[in-house]
Amino acid sequence: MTEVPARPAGLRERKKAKTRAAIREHALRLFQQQGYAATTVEQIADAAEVSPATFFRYFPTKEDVVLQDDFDIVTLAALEAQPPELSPVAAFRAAAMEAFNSMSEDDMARFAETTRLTLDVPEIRARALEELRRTTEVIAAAIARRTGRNADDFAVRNLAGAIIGVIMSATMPWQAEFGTDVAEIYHRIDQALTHLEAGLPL
Amino acid sequence: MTEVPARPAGLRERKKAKTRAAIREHALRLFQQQGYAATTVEQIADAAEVSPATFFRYFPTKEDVVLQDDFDIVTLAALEAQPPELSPVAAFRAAAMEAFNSMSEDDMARFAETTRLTLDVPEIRARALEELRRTTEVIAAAIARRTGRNADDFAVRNLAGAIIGVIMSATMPWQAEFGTDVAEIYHRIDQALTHLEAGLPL
DNA sequence: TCTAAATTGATAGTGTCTCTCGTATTAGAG
DNA sequence: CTCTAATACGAGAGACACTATCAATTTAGA
Repeated sequence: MTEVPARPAGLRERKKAKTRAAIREHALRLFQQQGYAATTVEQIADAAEVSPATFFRYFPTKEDVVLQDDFDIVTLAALEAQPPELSPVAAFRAAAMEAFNSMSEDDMARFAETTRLTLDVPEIRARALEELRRTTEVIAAAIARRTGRNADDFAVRNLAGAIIGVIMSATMPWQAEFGTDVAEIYHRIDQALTHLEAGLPL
Repeated sequence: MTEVPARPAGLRERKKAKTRAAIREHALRLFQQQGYAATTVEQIADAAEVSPATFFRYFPTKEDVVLQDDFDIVTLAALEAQPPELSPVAAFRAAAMEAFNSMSEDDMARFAETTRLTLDVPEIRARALEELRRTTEVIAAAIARRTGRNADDFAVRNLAGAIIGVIMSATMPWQAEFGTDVAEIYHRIDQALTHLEAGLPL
């Protein structure tokens, strides 16, 4: 799912993609070996054989190396394809399942690692809110499209907020549960959406 | 509501509280005058007449000067006092109203300023997720207490997540709405909770 | 092949935040 | 009131993320 569109046209584009992949790969490896904070940008740049300045040309911050979430893009694409008779939450739940099932082994591994870092490292966990906000907007837009409403509609936005909220509560580490298993994370998200669909009964 | 318990015992404690207040006051003033990023810790320290090192003794990061939210503490206290026959969401809504009404002029002003900064400055907005997570846990605990359930209960946590989610969607800046008015923010939160209470109908 | 644009590295910063150590201030006991 | 043990403070050095500039190299397209 992270793959580039087969033939990225020019040689220049392919080189850029390769550089980007190399930086991310070495960064994730170093994070895993030494920890996030203990790894400097200079080390990553050295390992990827670029200059530190180049690192920042590809990733605006050190955190952004981790915060590449193609998953929501795939989910949103699947959401568009869901039958219109499904309720928004049900459609979203089905789309999330499809997205999970479409992941390759490599995707799973990378997803597991980035998820672990997102939950573990405070700096990255903080940045995740930005992603959540962005994702909320996209979900709201998708719901609006499905229901023929305006994306600015208060009810639509509120529903999108609730969806993100329950996913967040299901994903964030509560106690010391180190559930980094991708399948388990998906299961928790599924449960949360099912519960929301039922009206959040206690 | 930010006031210290009348008599903070020793002279040393009072001095510390005064230093802390001075730092925060000058910091917020400078942020308002020059903007957040344009204000350095050194300037704040100079204005508060302490050394930069001392600044970091009181606030672990520059962002933490803004992220002092006594509001949720007051809300939670009010939540405990709500009659048990109210549903969790209704009780929370009533508690939020009480908390807003109990704020003094100074509290309102400071709350407005910190809210503005929280919404405007990316760095602070990012850090807010940590606060949200913490708040979610506290809300879950309160709901659990009200309903005689366990705080680890999945349904309880999920409901707390939904509450935080709709508040987030109602509070976060969507378009270019600069609604920093405290009363308006409260109104949006109230609307969101009402909508959640009704089952999020479209 | 030639030219313009894009990518890169090198360098020199700025600012947040940490650590250490010597000094000064306070709390509590005698 | 005095002495002593904590505790807060300032000063300085330094690590590291990140920015800006400029020259050199590489590529795209004619």
